Amino acid sequence: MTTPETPLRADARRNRDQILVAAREIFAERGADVAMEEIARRASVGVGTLYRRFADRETLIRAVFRETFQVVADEVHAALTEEPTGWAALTRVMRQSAWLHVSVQSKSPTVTAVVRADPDTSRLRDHLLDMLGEVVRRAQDEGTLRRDVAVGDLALLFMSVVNQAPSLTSEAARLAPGRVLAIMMDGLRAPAAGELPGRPLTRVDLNFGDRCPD
Amino acid sequence: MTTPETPLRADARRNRDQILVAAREIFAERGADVAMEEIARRASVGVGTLYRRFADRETLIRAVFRETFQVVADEVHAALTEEPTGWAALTRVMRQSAWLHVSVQSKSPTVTAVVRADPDTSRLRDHLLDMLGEVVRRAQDEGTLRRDVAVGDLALLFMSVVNQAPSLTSEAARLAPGRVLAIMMDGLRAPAAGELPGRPLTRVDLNFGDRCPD
Amino acid sequence: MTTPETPLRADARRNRDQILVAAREIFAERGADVAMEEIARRASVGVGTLYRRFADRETLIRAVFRETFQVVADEVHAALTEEPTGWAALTRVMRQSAWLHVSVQSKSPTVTAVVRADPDTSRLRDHLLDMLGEVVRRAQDEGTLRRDVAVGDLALLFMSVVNQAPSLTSEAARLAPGRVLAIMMDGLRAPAAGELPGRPLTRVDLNFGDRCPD
Amino acid sequence: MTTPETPLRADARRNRDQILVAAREIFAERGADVAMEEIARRASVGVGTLYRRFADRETLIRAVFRETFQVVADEVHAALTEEPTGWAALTRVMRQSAWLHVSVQSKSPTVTAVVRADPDTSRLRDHLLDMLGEVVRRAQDEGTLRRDVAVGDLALLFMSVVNQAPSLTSEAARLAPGRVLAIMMDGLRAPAAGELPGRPLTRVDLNFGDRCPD
DNA sequence: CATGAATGAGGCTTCATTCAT
DNA sequence: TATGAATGAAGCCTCATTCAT
Repeated sequence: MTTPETPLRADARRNRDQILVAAREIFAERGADVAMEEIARRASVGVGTLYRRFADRETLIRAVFRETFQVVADEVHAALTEEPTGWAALTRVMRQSAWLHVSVQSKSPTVTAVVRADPDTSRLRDHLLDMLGEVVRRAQDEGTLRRDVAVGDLALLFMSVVNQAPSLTSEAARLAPGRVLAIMMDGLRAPAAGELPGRPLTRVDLNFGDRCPD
Repeated sequence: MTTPETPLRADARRNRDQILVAAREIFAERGADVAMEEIARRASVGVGTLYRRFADRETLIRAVFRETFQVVADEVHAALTEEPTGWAALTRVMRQSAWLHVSVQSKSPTVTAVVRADPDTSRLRDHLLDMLGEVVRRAQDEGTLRRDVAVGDLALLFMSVVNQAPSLTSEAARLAPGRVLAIMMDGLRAPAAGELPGRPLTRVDLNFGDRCPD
Repeated sequence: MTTPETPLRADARRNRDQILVAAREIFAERGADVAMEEIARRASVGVGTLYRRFADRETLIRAVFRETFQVVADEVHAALTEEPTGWAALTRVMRQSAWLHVSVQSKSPTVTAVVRADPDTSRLRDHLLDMLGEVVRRAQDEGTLRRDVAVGDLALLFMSVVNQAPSLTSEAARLAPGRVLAIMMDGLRAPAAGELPGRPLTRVDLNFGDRCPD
Repeated sequence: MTTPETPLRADARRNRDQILVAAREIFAERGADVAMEEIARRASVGVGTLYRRFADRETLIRAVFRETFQVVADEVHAALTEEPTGWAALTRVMRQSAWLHVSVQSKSPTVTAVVRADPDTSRLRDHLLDMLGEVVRRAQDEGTLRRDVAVGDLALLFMSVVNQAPSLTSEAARLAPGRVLAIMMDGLRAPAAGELPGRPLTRVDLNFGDRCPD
């Protein structure tokens, strides 16, 4: 069910890709509750074709999110192996958050439920958190990241950057993520100015459910 | 239009309030596209009652947002007059962001459009930005806030704190905003560790439309 | 149920009358499907009062129609006894049709059903047809009314005059019924120019149901 | 707007036609306020199909009325060119009124407003009145139609014939229009028995609004 | 009694999904 | 296989009727 039975014909393949692109764009712009017909229109196919490729809305959402998580996971992996310092890796990872726009943007119960229920996405998410944990450890070991944060805190910040204000000018929309991110990174740098309230947040606090047994 | 012609009967008043509370809660939890009937159910009234008080979904959204903005504006005003330093005022203001949860949470085009089109809310929002600008000025004058940010940046951060992750455990949900906020405040403190990319973002960048002519 | 148990108090009586007047006006203008609240508003009472006087919409419709039929019946009776010739009586009767405006205007199934099912109105209607038949007989006996028509034909014409065009100017609205009526009367005069197609229509053709057994 | 962009698929075309037929029938029987679902049921389609073809009730009403007016206009045109005398043409025109049943039957404000606002229908109506005026002129010139009537009077009579009594037996329903019409025609014949009250009614009196500028 | 608030069933319209062409 | 038409369930809103003040 996860791996296609037969490789798609060339034109079918193209349709499938167009649909995924269209869906990601629209989900990002207007949330996951758009009419299926609009997605089809943007992908320049009929609804029928959309449904031939993706059994229903859930399946489509799942497909979009898997792709997205995969891209981010790849980038985080690259950051982990290529960057010389933990801090550099962390910065690079956080920058990836923009990619997750789509995933977090749509906080509708639909999306949350669908993504949570999908073992493929869950596995990827767990893997992402593992890698992020590794980055955090390295950065704290090398003394560049304040010690009173944990992987859960970073994940939260990561998700915060994602949420664009609804109505920025296009120039501001381009600048905003970088600035918000830079301010956050300054706030994360060791030595810290003050002590954070509460306690470091771990992956358990994110409450994504148990690790995927798969 | 803001002041009702006749004071509502006691029971009607109570219903109206319950509806607003229910609507705010549900909007915050699940966005502004919930079924009207659910709002009514949560407020323990029939749909008919809901519609007697609020002509349609738009009117209800407007009412919720006006109330919210008013509460925040009052608090910001208090911070401005009561806090001894600009930094203290800024901290207190940012803490208020939790209240705005509802307003930014719902990024649906519906909400954006409705709120933008409402002169009452627009006026309040402009006033809020005026006051926030005053806080920024004071904090920069006293040397506690880094100089490479402007009111637009602060507004963006303010809105970022608002977006809760979808699935935190209840303890984490309680701790998270305080921690994210503290990290951001550390990142905002002068002297800054590094230079921010781009340029300070102003109220113009927020693109809320022209100041309300009123 | 037909005769009120106790004579109404003066103010209650006034309310009841205002409601009937308002209902007749609105039924005439816009049909019998108007919102009950509008009728109440036009009568300057609350809906509650309306419902205290008339158990539901049906009851109100019945009351309006009874009154109307009574007025018409009285006038027809007067015509029958006061006018010197059958032709004069017929002309005077036809002129009354304007009063029935309300009854025929609303051809909604609601109205038809309600009026048909009401024995009081049925009795009045039967009585009306009896009297109209008498007028027809007299006019044909005196040789002023063409002989190839019967009471059913006259009833049909009577009802035709009633239907105002939807959008006349106010002057035209004033003139129209008189003119249409006059043309019809000219067409009814004996000796007739030609023979009418079909056969004279009787009260049976009107299909109002059997005579009310009451 | 009048001509569809693409010719409809065969089955779609059939559905569209069934819907128009069903709508016309039901409008004629019970007015234009029937539940859309009933129209769909009578046309043997789902509501969804109805709405795919006609965006809303207004659009459907417009479509029905355009068709009707077109049929009548064609017939009037035929009468004008084919009939040897003005009187014959007038008789034939008046007989067409049965077709307009639907248009005048529904005197609901909805219908009046919709039809008035539609430029297509307005244009047809103007054209109809032009042709009717021509018939009147010819008949008066040849001395068969009384001279104290004008096009407005004829339009009023035309509309009067249309309104069927609510409950005739089926035989009577078949005979009634012909008889009413014949009586009216006898009343219209020159030389007239008496003088009509008021003054001839013109198209201005019908108050349909200014001529369509198109 | 009069009032106007509350209720919920019912009609309108949209859209996810299925199916004929 | 691609298309777009058809279906009907579900959400919005109105209004007849009931009930608390």
